[in-house]
Amino acid sequence: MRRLKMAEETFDPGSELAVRRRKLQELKRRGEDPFKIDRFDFTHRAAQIQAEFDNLEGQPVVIAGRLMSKRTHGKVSFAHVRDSSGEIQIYASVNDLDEEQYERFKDLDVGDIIGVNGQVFKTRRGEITVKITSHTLLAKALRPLPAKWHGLKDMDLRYRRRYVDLIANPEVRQVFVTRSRIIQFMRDYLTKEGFLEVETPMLSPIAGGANARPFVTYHNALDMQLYLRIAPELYLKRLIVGGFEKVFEINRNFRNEGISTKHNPEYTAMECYQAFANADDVMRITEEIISGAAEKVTGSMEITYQGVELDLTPPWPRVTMLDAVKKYSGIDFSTIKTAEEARRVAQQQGFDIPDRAGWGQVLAEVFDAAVEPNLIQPVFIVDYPVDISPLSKRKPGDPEFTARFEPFIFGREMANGFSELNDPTDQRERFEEQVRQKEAGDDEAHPLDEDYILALEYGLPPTGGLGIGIDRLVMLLTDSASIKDVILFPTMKPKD
RNA sequence: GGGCCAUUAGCUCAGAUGGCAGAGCACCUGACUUUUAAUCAGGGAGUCCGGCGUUCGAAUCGCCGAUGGCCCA
Repeated sequence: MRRLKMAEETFDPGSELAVRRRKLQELKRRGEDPFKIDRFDFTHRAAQIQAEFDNLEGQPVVIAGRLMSKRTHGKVSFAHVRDSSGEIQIYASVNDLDEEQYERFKDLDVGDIIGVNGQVFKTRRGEITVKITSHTLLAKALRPLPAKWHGLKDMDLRYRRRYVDLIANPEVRQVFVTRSRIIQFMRDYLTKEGFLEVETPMLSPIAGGANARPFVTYHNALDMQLYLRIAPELYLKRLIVGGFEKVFEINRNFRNEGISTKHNPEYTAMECYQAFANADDVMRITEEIISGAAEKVTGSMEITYQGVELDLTPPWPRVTMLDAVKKYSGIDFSTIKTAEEARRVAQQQGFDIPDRAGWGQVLAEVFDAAVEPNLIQPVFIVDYPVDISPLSKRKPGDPEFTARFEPFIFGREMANGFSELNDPTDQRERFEEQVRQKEAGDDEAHPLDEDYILALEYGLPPTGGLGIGIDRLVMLLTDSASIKDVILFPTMKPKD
């Protein structure tokens, strides 16, 4: 407030901002304060007039939107008005307006929000246009829009002032329309499959369901520390215990980690759980949702991302983590029995391995470094080691591995799913191992959640679970290079 | 966390070697009765990201810092 006031005082009298403020003052002085108008009835949208010109020619219409350009030619003027449907040209002439109305039209600035009554016609050059019979200023734009032909390019400004970005760069708008359609597709798919959409806590005394550092907050009345959730997983499985057999949630997770082109501290995930199903079942759901969403929004399961052609047509190949690591690193972990040997072999090959890493962690580190970047076309990596999968069910007959999978596309992890661990005794042991990891210094280790074990003791049916990162999926399907391009208001550091 | 790059008018950008702060669009004034990034003439507009330093003199060179982008971990 104070900053704004100071800014107003220091406007140069010749600047465009000062000119627009003076125009507003003049309107107020004449008792025509546009900000006192509280509604406006329009009859048509721009795109509708374009599409239905044959029926509308010569007919009266009322439109409303933002003035995007203005060309005055003495006694006639042209301009374009944009609404959410598109743009349409308007035409003002002294033949149709009294002098005062015409002067007021010429006083409008690009960016102003206006309402227009007029008649539809086509100009000599063939552009469908509304001939103004009267117009109303509905909101004054006190700041000029970015130059029309260069748009707004400064990335910092585009993210901080997304509203300007959306006005200046129409393709940005399309990304977020597509984002909405992807989420809608997912919701429709799951609902049709009989899943119930639910909401579980964002604030929780224990941040579980994933290995990540949480945000900490505080509840005054309860006098207790709470965490923003890092995943809804443990709550959703409690609902399966409670008798819902298919549930899903599309909502925000919060992870207290760095920001990159692939990471935003708050991001959106879909998680779904299906009772009496296993990892194979949810793998099918995964490929159907991702390929189906692609077809829905791009018209094809074959897409181009950052210049690379990707074929998302299911089914996707399944490759075990052991085989993938052997193929790309040459290390055959099936012949390596101890963590010590695993660390030694991996370090000899030049991999950066933490000294306390267990056998499975070493395998995962090598996988991340040597395999992931090669997984361009969609593939399910399956059979994750148990020590990095504390919530997954062990493979029958192979207890060091779990029935867990992650699909990779363009070298990126797109989802995570598994047969859910429902043995409360094993779950307690897994949690206790995580607690040891935490005590050894791993601040991303999973906390022990006693209530979740209690829930398992009441009986969780065999269940398949899945989480899909919505932002990364939207990036893939809108060919966006950065996660910031698919989040309307990405997390930004304050300027000062 | 490390490296590189960027930050100059409302927007997009130019400003070798240190020497009056620039252009296009936008804006203001005037002309112009079907324009299409309208045109023509004239005009106004700056915390050169911030701070400190070097220098007779810094947008430019040095150091520190801020924000963003890209690459790496």
